[in-house]
Amino acid sequence: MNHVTVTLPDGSTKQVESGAPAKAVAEAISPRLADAALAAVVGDRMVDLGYPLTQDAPVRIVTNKSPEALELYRHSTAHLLAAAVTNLFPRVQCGIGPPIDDGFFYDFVVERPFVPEDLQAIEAKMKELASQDLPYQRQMWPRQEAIDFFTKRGEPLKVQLIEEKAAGQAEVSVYTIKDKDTFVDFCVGPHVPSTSKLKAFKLTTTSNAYWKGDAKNQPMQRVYGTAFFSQKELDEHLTRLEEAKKRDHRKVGRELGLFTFHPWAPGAGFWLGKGTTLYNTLADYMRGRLNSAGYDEVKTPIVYNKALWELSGHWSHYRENMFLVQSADGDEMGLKAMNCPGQYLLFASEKHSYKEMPIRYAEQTPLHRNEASGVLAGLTRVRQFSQDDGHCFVMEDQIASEVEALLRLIQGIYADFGLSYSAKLSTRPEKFIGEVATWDHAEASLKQALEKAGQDYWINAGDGAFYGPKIDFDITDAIGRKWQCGTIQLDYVAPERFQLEYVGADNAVHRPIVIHRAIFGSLERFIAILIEHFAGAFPLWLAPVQAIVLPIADRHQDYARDVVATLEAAGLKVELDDRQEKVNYKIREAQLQKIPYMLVVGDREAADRAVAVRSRAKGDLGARALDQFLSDALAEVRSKALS
RNA sequence: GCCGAUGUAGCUCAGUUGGCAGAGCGCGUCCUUGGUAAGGACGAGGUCACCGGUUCAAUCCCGGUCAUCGGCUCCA
Repeated sequence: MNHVTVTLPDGSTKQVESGAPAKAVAEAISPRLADAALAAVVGDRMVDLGYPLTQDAPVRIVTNKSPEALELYRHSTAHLLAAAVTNLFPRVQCGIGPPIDDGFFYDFVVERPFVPEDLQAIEAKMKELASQDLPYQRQMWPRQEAIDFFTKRGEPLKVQLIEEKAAGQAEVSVYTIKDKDTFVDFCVGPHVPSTSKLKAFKLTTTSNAYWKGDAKNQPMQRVYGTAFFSQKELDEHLTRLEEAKKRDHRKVGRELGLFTFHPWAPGAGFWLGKGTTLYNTLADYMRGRLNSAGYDEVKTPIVYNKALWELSGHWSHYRENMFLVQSADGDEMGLKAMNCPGQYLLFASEKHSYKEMPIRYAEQTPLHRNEASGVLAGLTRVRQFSQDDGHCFVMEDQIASEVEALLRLIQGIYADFGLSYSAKLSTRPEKFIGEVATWDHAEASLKQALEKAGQDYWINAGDGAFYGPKIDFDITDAIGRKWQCGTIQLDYVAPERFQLEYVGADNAVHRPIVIHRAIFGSLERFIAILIEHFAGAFPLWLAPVQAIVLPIADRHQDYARDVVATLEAAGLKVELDDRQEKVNYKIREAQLQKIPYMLVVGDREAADRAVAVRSRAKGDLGARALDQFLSDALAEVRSKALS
């Protein structure tokens, strides 16, 4: 009998019969492992437990503790979904069904769209199939046989997939789940050994999608679901979704009176007083930060002749996303979707010396992008917004130090909001402009800057812009969602197009390099993120109303106004609730408005020039002298304390 | 833009199998002057998103438009 030797992750070896399934390795280790096994990794390839071992190799058993297990598990759940749908709707055609970040989906061609009751029925059928302990059987079929099979079954999409994905292969891999019907899917796998391994899943939503994600192709019904190893984890996930719903900035923004929308200005926010205060707080904070970092705030026009957009390249590549208007003379004009071209014109309006470099422009003027109506979403995807935009014009040997300074600035700014984040470096793509040597130097400069700034990062190879490499920042909010906000992009192309120049020490003319950079990204979107991150309970330094004064009875109104005036004079944002309501009532409202401090004033406080402080987070803190409260609050604002 | 769902008072939502439009909160007036999460009474507030069709009659049925929401990137 032939044997093969497998090497386990701890370095030990086991002998199994040649051709024995991968599962035999798990069995040889322990019955418990054999029971927990979902798949195996042989060499560097993940395979089914039934995969025959025919040569010596490193082998690792995949259980639900393994990093790749959840994807595998969800992929198998997607197959279970397809099996259930095929069972309930025999005339359905199946598309593809991959795992995704939060679960999985499967696309189908159906006679009518799915309704919520269908989802319930499908989920019930999935549970039934799961309880039947049906094996996922992998078979290799001759390619033509598979094509014939799917043709006969009325699944032209599967046939198309086989023809594309398995071009030139003699055999293709199919998986079957044998129920009363047999569900057969063309799939490379691997899969869990049996439907009984799938313990906790839920179908979440249904939507339209297109075959291969292209609107020109056949429309399909997509069913989304999610799956976890245990009911507990699934429940936690569903709770997180609930939490996200509660924090939705559109809901909170309305409740807190920050902004609203109107059908006549789709994709553009109307900012109420408090929202404008919040907006200005952020805008001014960024102004201060950038000013200290050596930026000049500038303002460039919003409407430009199309000549500019032709020069910048937007006319040919971006026109459908621009709002176009006509001047009184009939000239075609376009509203800017980005600040860059205007700033280049500004830069080129003066002669520059190397002694001025780097030159840094910051700008917050409004931008307009004519986004398709279907993609608009609250403040996160709008047609009118402002960026904390900026461009640094640098000399080649200034890239590393400029980027390093920028990285430190970004670190400090995100820290002020208590946001954690990750950085990714995107390098030269396949389609690029310029010299490889220039790219190599640019990428090396970025890496050097990242390392000197002590910034952890990961490399996203080949994902840079065609005009230069970039660093992007994904922030993680309080409930674990990631949002891309900041960016640092090197640009070698724009200075060329706009013939930007500076005079060097050698008295010759040189081209600067442009660094596009933003930290919040869009102010509107960043505010939406902050609302959801803090669930509307902003730290004192950001809160649009920092304190509210609550007089107990009418005779305390004069003193209450005095308190408001004193605090406002010192720069705090204070409101007065002088309605004829009881304190309990006023407190409830202020609490729901998430106002950080409620200052109750009655006879005792008026007599002592004091305020009874109630903290939004900590409740009644007792009375303290007005001056004391004021200096404490100012210190809290200055320190940008987060709670 | 495409697919689906939704659109009733400022907000959250009932409702009408086609026959005068409802609640709670909020808002206004009055009473109450109250000490850490909702005091009471009365009242105002609606072109049932918009345009058209069917009908004796449309908020309801049909068609169109607009907006909002969920998707439209994840590759066997």
